[in-house]
Formats: sequence, C-alpha cells, structure tokens
Amino acid sequence: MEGNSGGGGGSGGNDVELLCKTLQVEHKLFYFDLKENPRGRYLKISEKTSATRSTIIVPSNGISWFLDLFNYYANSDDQEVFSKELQLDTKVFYFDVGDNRRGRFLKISEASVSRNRSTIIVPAGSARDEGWAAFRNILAEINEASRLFVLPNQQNSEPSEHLVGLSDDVGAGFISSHSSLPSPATDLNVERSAVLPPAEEINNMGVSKMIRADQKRFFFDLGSNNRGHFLRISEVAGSDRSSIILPLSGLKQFYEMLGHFVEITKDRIEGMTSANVRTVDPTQR
DNA sequence: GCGGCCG
Repeated sequence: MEGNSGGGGGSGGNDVELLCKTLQVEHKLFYFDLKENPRGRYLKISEKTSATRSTIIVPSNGISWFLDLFNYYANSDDQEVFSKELQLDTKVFYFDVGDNRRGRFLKISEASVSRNRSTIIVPAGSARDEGWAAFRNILAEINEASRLFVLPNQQNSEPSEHLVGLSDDVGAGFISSHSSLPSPATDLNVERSAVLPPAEEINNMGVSKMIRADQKRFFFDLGSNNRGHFLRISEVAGSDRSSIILPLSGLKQFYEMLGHFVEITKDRIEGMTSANVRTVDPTQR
C-alpha cells in the first residue's frame, strides 16, 4: 500500500496486522490498524466517509505523542488551544483546530518528503469534545497494546541496534506553529517525558554513571520505552530524588548547552575534573 | 448520511 516510505515494490499488503479498531464519530468512521513489517511498526489511521478515504501513517514511536496531543485538545478550554507540529523521523504532523458551521474539528496533516500531504479531520463531537476524547481513548488502548507486543523477548540483547535506528529522531517533539505559544518546545518535551512511569523503561544497557557536586549526587542512566531511547538524569540529595528524561535526540543539544555554560562560567569553576566520574553497578539501585 | 482540508 502507500504506507511505506522508500522505494522498491511499494505494496505493503503483507504487513502483519497486530491490532484493528474502529471508531465512529458523527458520520465518520475511523479505522486504526497497528501493523508491522520489516521496516518497523506503524499505526495506520484512516478516515472513511461515504465518498472519501484518507489515511495517515504514524510511526509506532509517535503513538504516545498522538495520545498526548489528543489529551491536550480534548482537555483544553475551547479558546486556549494552539496549533501543534509533531516531528517524527522524517515526517511532520500538523495539528490545527478549525471551526465551521458543522462544528469544531481537528485537522491532522501528514507531510513527508516525497509524498502528497494527507489529512484526516476529526470532529470534536457534539458534547464536551467527546469525539476527540473517544479518539484519545482508542489511542490509549493501542499505545498500551503496542507496548505489550514489544515485551516478548526483551532482555538485554540485540534489539537495541535497530531500535536505535528507528528512534534516532524521536523526541524532536512538539514545535509550536504559533510564535505565541507560551512554553518552548524543549520545556514541553522534557516536562511531559518526565511524567512517564519508570515501568515503561525496558533496558538500560547497563550504562550508569554518577557524579557528585556539593552534597548532591547525579545519576546518568540510559533507558528506553515505547517512545525511544533516553538518558535519565537523577538528582539525589538525602532521600529526595528527582529526574529528568532526555530523549537521545536531544542529547547533543544538551551537551552543547552545558558547554556554553561551562564556557561562560569557567573563571568561576575551580578544579574541574573528571576524576569524580565513576561507573556504578545498576543492580545496586 | 452532513463536512471541514488550498486538490
């Protein structure tokens, strides 16, 4: 079918269907197909009306971002919502709220490098955005199911290699389409990711390091979940611990940002050394 | 069986 980027025989008809769901909102029918092929896993969302059918393809690492965005649109007050952009791998999804005589709707457009833009339009629903809420609920079920499909056979071993390839661009996250969006994309990204329960972490590849600064200890742990790979930085002081979750796609920026502040403060930093970095056994914590 | 989306 048209789902896959890349050349060759484009017909992906033999992709494995992992899960299918349908949702009716007003007179529209939405099909959700979680599918898998050698290139990876994706969620195909089709909007079917009497005469038209249009489809967007969401990489599996984007499902939870879609879930977050539908939560945002379903829960926000009507006038408070902004357009959003979600970058996943080489695609960009545009979320825009529209309004006409038929009611409110959310337009989701997928733009990829070499393919025609495709769009689905989700009615907000007649009462309290229940169309969006229902859509959100389906996404939540699929997101949960997709996590479970990963579980068989995830110990330490191989999968990290192709997972890294798949998730390299994960976490570019939301970008505001409007310059007036209150919080910058990076804040939103870190903030939301940090809410993820540790239960979603899968493997930490045994890489853990710690540094001390004054009375605090900072732990650096690699991990991954259905959104991709991340670095968790935990601050531990006394019995308090708090963490930030940094998608690996943001690691280089983070590094450069730290470098910037090191540069502008270096005349105030004494004895900078890497002697206090050590590796810790992850099983001890 | 509406109807949005610069197709």
